[in-house]
Amino acid sequence: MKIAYMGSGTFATNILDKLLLEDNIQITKIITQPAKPFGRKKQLLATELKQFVDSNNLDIPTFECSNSKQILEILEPGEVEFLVVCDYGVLLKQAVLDLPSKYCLNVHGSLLPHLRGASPVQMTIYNQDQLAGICVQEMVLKLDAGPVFMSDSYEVDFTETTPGLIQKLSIMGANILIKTLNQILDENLKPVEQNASEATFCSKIPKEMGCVNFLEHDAKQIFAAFRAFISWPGIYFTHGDVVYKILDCKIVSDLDLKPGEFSFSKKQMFVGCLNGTLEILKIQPQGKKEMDVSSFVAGYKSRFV
RNA sequence: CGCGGAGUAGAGCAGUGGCAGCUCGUCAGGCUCAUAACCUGAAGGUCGGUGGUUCGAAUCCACCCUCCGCAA
Repeated sequence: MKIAYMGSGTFATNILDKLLLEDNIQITKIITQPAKPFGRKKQLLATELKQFVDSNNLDIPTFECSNSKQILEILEPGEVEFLVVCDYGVLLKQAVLDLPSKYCLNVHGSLLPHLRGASPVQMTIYNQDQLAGICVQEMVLKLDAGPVFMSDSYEVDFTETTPGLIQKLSIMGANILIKTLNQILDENLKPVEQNASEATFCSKIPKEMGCVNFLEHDAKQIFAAFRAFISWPGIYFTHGDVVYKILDCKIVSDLDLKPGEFSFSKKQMFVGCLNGTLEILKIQPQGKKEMDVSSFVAGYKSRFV
């Protein structure tokens, strides 16, 4: 079968990697987002999917498109049976959804209709959900509202991080995607409509969501935010007009502190939260390099007592 | 010309013109059943670089190098 593949990030890259191993699947074209300026020097950085294509010397035409119009110039109607979209980040117009002769499919990192939107995996962890999941849905104009062909779920524990969960879900997603594709062709598999009344939503994660306040949040919530936002945006707090990123932390149970109270030993740093206590293990003050907490205690302790 | 912080002992930080400091680490010794605890002592510096101002510069000026936060 002929497939055109659209995507950008880790999720899309992992799934593509698995699709390439299937003998009966022929990926004829890859579409990804244009390289965007990144970092302090605004260097252009290609998407992870594009880097994957280049570093593996894949012999598949790869295009960079930022909108539906550009996609329509690349793909002819009926040219492929499926258009598979993972982690692309742009709403597609109906004309694009109509391009494949069979279906336009999307692999989404939650159990739809829960967590429709841009950040399902992060929010699964942030919300401390017990069950993570993955769906293959038919794409419709309304975001992540299409009928579902197949899904799979995974029980998360309270130490799971976003990169770890993406890794697991993308492998599961690739498996059900391949099953879905084959069953549509062999058995004319039909999708099941979502129950729209149960839908929940998640948006792109703004930087401010990583701001933690020890007076207002539980240690569990902060630890969940840390695990959810570990690659972006990260979590941070302010103290005395200085921003501190928390780069590693854990919950401790044998120490009771008032909310917002800091406690230090020679090599350890603890902070009381609304409920519970957090130990900070790695930290980065604004304008400084990241440092382990024993270095931090040596130089910064005096600002916290 | 996007905005901003920073470079001082192995690490992290003070130090705004007059003898180079603090905490931690390291080493030696002591205390202790014992210790990441405590006590005593020691080693360890071209204050990022170059030039300038000055009787005198870590400190003021100019340029350069490097690291980082924000923004995108």
